[in-house]
Formats: sequence, structure tokens, C-alpha cells
Amino acid sequence: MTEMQTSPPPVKRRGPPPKLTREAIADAALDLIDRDGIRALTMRRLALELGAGAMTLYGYFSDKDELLDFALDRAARRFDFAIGEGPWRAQLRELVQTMMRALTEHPGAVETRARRPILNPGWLRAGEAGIGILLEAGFDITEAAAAWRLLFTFTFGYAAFSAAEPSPAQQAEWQRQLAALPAEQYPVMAGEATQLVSWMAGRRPFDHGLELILDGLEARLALLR
Amino acid sequence: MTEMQTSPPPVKRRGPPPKLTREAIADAALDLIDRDGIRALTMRRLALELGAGAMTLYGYFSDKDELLDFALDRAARRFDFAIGEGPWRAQLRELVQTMMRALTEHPGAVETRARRPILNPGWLRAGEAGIGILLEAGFDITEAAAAWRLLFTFTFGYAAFSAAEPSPAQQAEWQRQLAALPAEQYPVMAGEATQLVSWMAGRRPFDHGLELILDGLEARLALLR
DNA sequence: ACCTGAACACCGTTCAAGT
DNA sequence: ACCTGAACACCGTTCAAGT
Repeated sequence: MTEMQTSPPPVKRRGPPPKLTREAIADAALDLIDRDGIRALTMRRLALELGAGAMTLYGYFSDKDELLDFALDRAARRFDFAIGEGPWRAQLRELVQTMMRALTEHPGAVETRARRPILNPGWLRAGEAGIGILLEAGFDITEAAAAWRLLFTFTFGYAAFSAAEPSPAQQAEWQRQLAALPAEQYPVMAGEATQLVSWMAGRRPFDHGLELILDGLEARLALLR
Repeated sequence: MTEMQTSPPPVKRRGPPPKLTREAIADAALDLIDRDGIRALTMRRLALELGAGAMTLYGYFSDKDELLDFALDRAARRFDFAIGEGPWRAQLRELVQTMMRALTEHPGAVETRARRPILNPGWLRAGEAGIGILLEAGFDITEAAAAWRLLFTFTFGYAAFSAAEPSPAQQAEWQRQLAALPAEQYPVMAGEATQLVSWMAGRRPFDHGLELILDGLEARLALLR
């Protein structure tokens, strides 16, 4: 009962520490963010995990922002965003879902960027593919750019403003919060709390929203032709 | 030439300091965020602006997160999200644009929340109105919830992942960045840099994306009937 | 009851010095 | 050339004490 729990060693590394490069540092940063959230990513702690002094990192990145940018770019580069076969709707769906998968694997990465467009080469490759599909489908450059912006924003926004995998306890808590709202003022939210909460979690609402956007694009394309 | 610039007094207040309340503290926090960005919002500086000791704030909020939550809620409550007249499409457009206006007035507020759904009463009032419009239009609760989620996410995502009002210099810089990409790998991005950048700034791409979503909803509704 | 200075355990980054 | 300890100017928050 009073036995001490043996906590695992704080750093577990097989073999020698990886040679320090911008890439190795960014990967370690993504690891750390994914494990413990963006707030856990401090220069000191990251350096410690890499077996280096905190100041060593400044030999590779001019500051923390540059490191975060590079890490977000790198998260994108792990996916190739190749354009698949078939009609444009299926191609676009596949591409957007690949983007979402990239963000799901690095749920903290999205927190690294706010209040400015995401303009690094890794994510621009997704844009290149997406706008290419839309141009091929028959949209002009203006329509294609706006449509891509919508798809991109929905994907990043969804990753940013939703919980990745809320526990049943968390879902129950949300349901309680909604149900507790005054029913006269919030008839839908309070009355349909159960169904609404089941639609807040997971990937299903994302997929549904994506199909809605694709419906809109098909309708728009029909008008252009 | 060597004349010292007289810097303005750091705190400029007319009349006595406002009585401290949760509301007054949250308003001061929104002010501070809007002026100098989320990073400038520290408990110490906020307290200083309110003419109080840093620890005083902890008499009103249990921690900084709770204060940020309350401030984001309060930003929403400044708008009433009333449902207007006319067909559902116009009602929904108006509602979403009101949400965007609220976020535009407090560009930093959106940074306060990430990795969890936005579930405070202020923003839920917008959801109540939006889902109400969709139900009235003929969608069932599941479709309405997913559609609202899409609209909400697009709006918050757009506020989060775009620059509010990029300067011409900033736009020129982005254009340079895009044009500098290798043309073989990024034919669209590099080739159409000028047009793409003009579509990255301001509210126009948001309005366009909103219409695309509304097109999708109309197409879906036609199938349901 | 309401407020707060001092203190604690942190940050990012500069600087000057180590090898 | 590459790395880093000490130091600076900050953080959020606890605690114990003020009024």
C-alpha cells in the first residue's frame, strides 16, 4: 500500500544522442508538444531532453518562434500530399483528409501559429495540390484560391478549436454544462444537449462539414459551366 | 536632433479607477490584448493598468485561464446575435458576419482558446441562433449541428489563421516569399503569387467562403425536400 | 473581508567565457 | 567553430501577513 511507485527514468534513450540538427531539434519539439502540450515546450526543457545546454538551441534557431515555425513546417513534410486518381471531388476529399491526419498526429503544432497566415513550404505544398485540383476541375484562379482558403481554414480551425479525443467523462461534463443552460434562453442547446455533444467530439463532424463544402463547390461549378 | 522624445504617461485614466469586478478586469484584459497582443497580457501588467497589486486579480479569478475564458465570453456578449428577417440564407449570413465582427473587434480573443471547444454562454448564444435558423429551414438536428460546426469553425479559424489587416509591406513580403518558391515544384503558388496574396488579406475571402458554404447548404436542403 | 509584498519555481534571451 | 554557465528581466502563483 505504501510502496513507492517506481517512476520511469525521465529520459529514455537508446544509443548515443542524435546529432544536433535543425531537423532533430524540431522533431524533438514536436514530440514534446504532442506528449505534454505546447506549454511544456520550453527552450530549457527541450534542450535538456536533447542532452544539451539551453543556449545550444540558439545556435540553430534565432529564437523560439523560428523553431516553432520550422516544426510546423516539418509536421507537414511528413506527408506527401500527392494528388490521387479519380474525379476532382474525390481528389480534394482525400487531400483534405491527409491534411487533417497530419494535424491529428501533431495536435499541438496548430497552436504554434496564430494571427498570421501559414506560409511555410510544407503546408504550401498542400495548397499547391489543392488549388491545382480546383483549377483542373474548372474553377478560375480566384474561385480556386477562395475555395482552398475555406478548406484549409476549416481543417486548421477544426484542429484548433476542438478537443482531439475527449474522454467519456469530459463529454459528460460538456453535456452537463449544456443541459444546465436556462431552457428559455437556450432551447436548442439545453434541449438537445445529448445529441449536440455527440456531434462535438471526434472526426465525424469534420467529415460532414467537408462534404457540405464539396456540395457547395459542385453547385458553384454547375453555375460556371 | 538629439532632443528626447517625451513619452506619454504609461497609464492615462480619466476619473477614479473603475471599481474592480470580474467584468471590469475582463474588459481591461481585452483592451490590453487588442492593443499589444496576447503575449502582453500578464497578470502583473494587467493589475498595474488597473491600479492594483498583481495578487488582487486572484480574488476575482482562480487563475489566468479562467480570466481568459471569461474575457472571450464577454467579447461575445457585446453582440446580441439576434435573428433577423427574411429567408434562412440571409439570416445565417447576417449571423455569421456578426460573429466575425465580434472577433475582428477583439482579434486577440481567439488566441485565448485552443485545443478545446468554445463552450461559454456568450458564444453558445450564437450557436443557439444559428442552429435555430437551420432547423427552421428544414434541416434535422444532426445536419444543423454539423452545419453550424462548419460555420463556427470557419469563422474562428479565419480569425485565428489570418492576419487582420496586413500592411502593403507585409503583403509585398508574402508575395516575395511565394514568388521565391521553385517554380517546378510550386507552379501555381509561384506563378500566381500576386493574385494569391491579394486573396489572402482582408475579409473578401471570408465572405466568399461563407457563400460557398451557404451554396452547399442549399444543395443539401434541396435533396432533403 | 479584501488586498498585497515577498518569495518560489519557473520563463526567453544576452553576454561573455569556455573548449 | 561550437557550445554553455551565469545573469537579466521577466513570468504565474503560493503564502503569510497586512488593513
